[in-house]
Amino acid sequence: MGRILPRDFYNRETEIVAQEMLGAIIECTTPEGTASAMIVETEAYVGEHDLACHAAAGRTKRTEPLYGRPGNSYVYFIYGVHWCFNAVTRGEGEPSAVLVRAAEPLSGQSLMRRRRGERPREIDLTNGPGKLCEALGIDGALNDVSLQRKPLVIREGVKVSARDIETTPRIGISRAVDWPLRYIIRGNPYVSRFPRARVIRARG
DNA sequence: TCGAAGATTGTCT
DNA sequence: GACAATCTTCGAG
Repeated sequence: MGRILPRDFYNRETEIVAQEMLGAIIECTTPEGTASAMIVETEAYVGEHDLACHAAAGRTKRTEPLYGRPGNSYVYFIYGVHWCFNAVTRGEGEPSAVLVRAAEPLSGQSLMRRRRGERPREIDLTNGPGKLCEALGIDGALNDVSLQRKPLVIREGVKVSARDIETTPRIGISRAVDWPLRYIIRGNPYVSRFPRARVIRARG
């Protein structure tokens, strides 16, 4: 088991944290059991000047965790349907976070599959922010909690070298769409969408 | 295989 | 009252 990433890890530039979170292991424990997955896709949201960041709306009840301690969670509800999980980075006047968009299941796959409704193949369990939260059992109860202790921790995992990190524009937003703040592990099949909207053709 | 649209609720104007 | 850092289903080609 890798060591739990300390608060200092998160108290740095958000872009750096987002890249170094690739290969790390997110692990969530509930009464049903524990599920874990390796992070393969992240996005950086970098403060009030980033119009796609929730903090662009200013400090409100909802965005309060972004202004809090680096190394805490920020979990929000979207489209009346889904939860999305973020790790807060350098708070204190620079309300920023890293959105975890996709991961590769490592343990607890049967639990994930049960939560996701039996339907999905393994690759569809966690390849999107909403799916990831549903599979791991993350919801609003885990908003603004420490990522240094159970039930929700992020551990050191695989080291990903810089040339294996691909950078692309962020996804699913309508403002600051061109900012290259999305990071994925090159070639990993568990990412949510492939770069430049180019989808791998099945027939070859 | 791909594009379009609906679901559904918390939050802010 | 509008809209959102998404996912799934449906229908056309």
